[in-house]
Amino acid sequence: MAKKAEFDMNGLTDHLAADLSPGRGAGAITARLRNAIETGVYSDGDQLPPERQLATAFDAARSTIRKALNQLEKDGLVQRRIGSGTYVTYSGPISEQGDEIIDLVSPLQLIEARFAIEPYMTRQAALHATKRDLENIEAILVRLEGSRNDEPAFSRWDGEFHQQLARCSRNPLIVRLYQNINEVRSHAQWRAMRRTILTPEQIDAYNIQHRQIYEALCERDLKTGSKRIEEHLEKARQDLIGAESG
Amino acid sequence: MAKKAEFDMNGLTDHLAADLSPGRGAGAITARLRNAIETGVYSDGDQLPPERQLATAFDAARSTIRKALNQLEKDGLVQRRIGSGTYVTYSGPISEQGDEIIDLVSPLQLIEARFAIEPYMTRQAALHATKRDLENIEAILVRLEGSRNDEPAFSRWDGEFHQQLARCSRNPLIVRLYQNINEVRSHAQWRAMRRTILTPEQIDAYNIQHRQIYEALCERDLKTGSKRIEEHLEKARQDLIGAESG
DNA sequence: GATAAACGAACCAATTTTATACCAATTTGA
DNA sequence: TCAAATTGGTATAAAATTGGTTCGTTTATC
Repeated sequence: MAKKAEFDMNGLTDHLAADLSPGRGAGAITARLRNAIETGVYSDGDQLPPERQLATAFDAARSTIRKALNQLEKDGLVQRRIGSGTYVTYSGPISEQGDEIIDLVSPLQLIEARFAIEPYMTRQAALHATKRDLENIEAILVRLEGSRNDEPAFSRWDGEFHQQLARCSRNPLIVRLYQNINEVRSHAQWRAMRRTILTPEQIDAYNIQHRQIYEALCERDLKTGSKRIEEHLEKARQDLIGAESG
Repeated sequence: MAKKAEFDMNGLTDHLAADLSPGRGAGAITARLRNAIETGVYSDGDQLPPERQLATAFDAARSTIRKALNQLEKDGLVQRRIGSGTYVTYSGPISEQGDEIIDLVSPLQLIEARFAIEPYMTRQAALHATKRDLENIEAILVRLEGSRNDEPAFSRWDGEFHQQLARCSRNPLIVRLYQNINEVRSHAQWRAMRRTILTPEQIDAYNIQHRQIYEALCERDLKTGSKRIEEHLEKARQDLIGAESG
């Protein structure tokens, strides 16, 4: 294919074969590939060039490349899928230093903070939301309801829903405050917990509440809106407590 | 086929296909589009080129482009509307957006934001404040009451009083949120206004409310505490409106 | 010369990409 | 106001790509 030649000319794989004569066996190729991965030439999730292309780049037979890749796969640095490709599964030994605040907040404290701000925020949203704002929320609701069996997607769009609620308040300071909430919220710390809590049934239940909140907004019903967001948060709190004790 | 992108010098999408991206398939296209969005080639609200045009620009089938766009949509960087187009919904990393928040917030919006958070915050404070916390507040109250004729000092200690309330909640996230409030609050923008509002008599009135809030905390009276902070904020709001109209 | 490694080609299985065609919603312009 | 053009959404089958496997040959090393 013409494209392949193009990539080779531009050095897609040149850097791998560039360093001179560190040996010519499968073991040497393993070492060079490992080095490329560990030094970040290929990062986590990246797709390696196809075996046939690596063979050309290393000037080796494909079977030799495969031996090298077998070793890398055995070592857990790489994962292969028939028909798709070979992918890096290696996140460097980089110690991730927490964003201070995130490591200090417990899930319950997060809920409490949301209790502090979201009810009033929702009142303001019901007061100030434009037609366009409501359309955006409607679009997010559709996404949410389509994420019944996709917990990560639900979490993402759930965050977006509440953030949009904040925007509806038309108060930049409130938006800013909720960004802080979402920053903590979206952090990976509680991913495992969410997975146990957010069953498809629970997602359904949350989505019913989401839509009820939306409807209160459409009707400019401040009181109902804030009441329903409190119920929403209360359910979240109860689910959290249940998950911790169960 | 592969030459199409190279010769498409006139297209709007040329810059996208121009950079040599060592990638094949939908994943690579996703990465390149994401990069284009995150580096501001396409800004928030911009419309992306139509899928068919992207296909020719990237020298890929439309379905491949769609896979890439699906991923971007899933990641919330982009939003699509049938018959209309694909639009960027991404306003830079949260950390970068808005030290100019201060300039976007009106005094009334500041009060509203405080209404959102302070009543619940005060409830939490009444629940969690330690003896040491209360002693700190008492000390601040003394300073406040000694600032009857010193408006700048009063403003400073007033901010400290409410910040200490936040700390009493023993919730680092709430403390963080209130730091954002105080950031805006302490800004020089409204200095002149404060000078007109904060007469010695007004300062006395505010200090009476401060001490009442403190007493409610000492008695662990959540309801009264939150009621009094609402009265406190309501007075601030009325004084503000009075100053603006008068 | 014997042995093990590397080579090279052919083929299989799973996946992805491509190429079309048509539908649905929106936008555009007469 | 209405029809054409534009744009995203969906479906399908053929082609290309990619990892997995087998087998006979070549090369290097002892």
